[in-house]
Amino acid sequence: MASMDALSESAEMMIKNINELAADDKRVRTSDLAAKTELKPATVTEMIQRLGDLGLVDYEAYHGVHLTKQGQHVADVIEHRFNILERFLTEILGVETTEASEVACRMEHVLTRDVEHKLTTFLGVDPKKESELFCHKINIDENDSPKYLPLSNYSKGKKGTVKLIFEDEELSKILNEQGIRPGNKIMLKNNDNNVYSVETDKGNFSIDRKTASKIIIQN
Amino acid sequence: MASMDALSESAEMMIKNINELAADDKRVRTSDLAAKTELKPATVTEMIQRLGDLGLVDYEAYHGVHLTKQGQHVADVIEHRFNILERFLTEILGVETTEASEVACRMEHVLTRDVEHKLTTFLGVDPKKESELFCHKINIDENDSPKYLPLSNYSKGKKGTVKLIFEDEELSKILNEQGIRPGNKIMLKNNDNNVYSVETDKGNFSIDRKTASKIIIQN
DNA sequence: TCCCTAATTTAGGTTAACCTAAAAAAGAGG
DNA sequence: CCTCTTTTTTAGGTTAACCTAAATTAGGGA
Repeated sequence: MASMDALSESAEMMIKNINELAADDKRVRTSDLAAKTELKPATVTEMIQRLGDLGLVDYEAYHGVHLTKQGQHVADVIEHRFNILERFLTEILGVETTEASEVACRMEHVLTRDVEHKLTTFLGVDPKKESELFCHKINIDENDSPKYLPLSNYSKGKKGTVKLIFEDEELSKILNEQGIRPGNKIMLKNNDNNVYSVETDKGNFSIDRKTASKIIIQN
Repeated sequence: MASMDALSESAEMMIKNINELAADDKRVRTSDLAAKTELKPATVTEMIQRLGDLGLVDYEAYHGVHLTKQGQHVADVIEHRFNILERFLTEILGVETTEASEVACRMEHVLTRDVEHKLTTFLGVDPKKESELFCHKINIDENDSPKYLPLSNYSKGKKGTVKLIFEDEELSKILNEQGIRPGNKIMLKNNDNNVYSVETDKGNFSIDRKTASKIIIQN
């Protein structure tokens, strides 16, 4: 049983690609993997044979591969790491999607479980994935929680101090005038459907989720 | 002249270690590098010879290495990337120092210039390094600097996205119901006599000037 | 200066990750 | 059911990054 962190970047990428090509339990063909990974078929064969030896895929010569339970687990972890990294890069740092995707694809292989969890807590629930039905409460484990969170990931009623604002100068100035500036205290009064209502010493106002994600609050 | 991004992780690590061992322009010895990197001396020799071929170090057999101008530049970039990653992991995510250091050491090799810059901006000036408290100069995103204007200053026919609303709760609720909420698109159809007619996805509305001045629109 | 030891390099081996070219198996059409 | 084409595998090569063991060089002490 190959432990997650023992796998090379290449091996992890191969598993990721197998997972992405797997449609309704069908075995994934060597040529499709070769096309997707931009490797030669011979190289793919060699790699999936190694993955087979590690018990991560079920490989049968001339009949493709499919992920084992273990391999599927690795694929799921990688996918989650990719998603949160990509979200961090685009939503928080404002990196364009193409570059964010490329960088996330390199970084996903070096995250530890702990960093993965903390980054997930930092980002909160993906608004695209969040269903209307469960009004999801962000569970913040005291021990595991980062000291800083974007306003977009704050819970209703929580108070904190603005740590920094990562935005362009103009918006920064506007926020500044309204009491959202590093060092000031603010409170998230409500967050409804991607609209965040905050109270500062200057009054109340609402902002959108994207902006809220760039205002980092210290507990 | 090896371009930064063409270097392998191993090569970058070797340069980093040479830099860290370099004291007052003295040449760094193979055995010291072997000890620091936990590689065998023969391996170090092989690597620094390759780095020499790339023009990143000045290598002389039996007399150690020192970084060239180019090599020093690579070392500086890596060091900076490591520092900001480590700061992000510890200060923002709350990862313990040992793990943060290890993860940063793996991630430093996959950052792009753009992500490096954006992360640097995000973190602001290191409070330990710069005594000026919380007076972050926020770096502006050169190319896509959006324009924000209160709705009251918008020109007829112009479309934009609601960025934030300064408000009391009551007003917010009313505007919300009419589709004037952060994140939504609106268009100013007309403004006559201090009455602003806007179109949203919920229909058309008129609002007074005072209210319009509290709605900030982004182009 | 000459020798001895410690440092360094060379020589040669391994593995993973790539490649090309050739061989073999699968599968579709007649 | 037998070709013929396409897919896949095998065989064999390369490079970087590691290794060990052997050869070489540097530099200090008698």
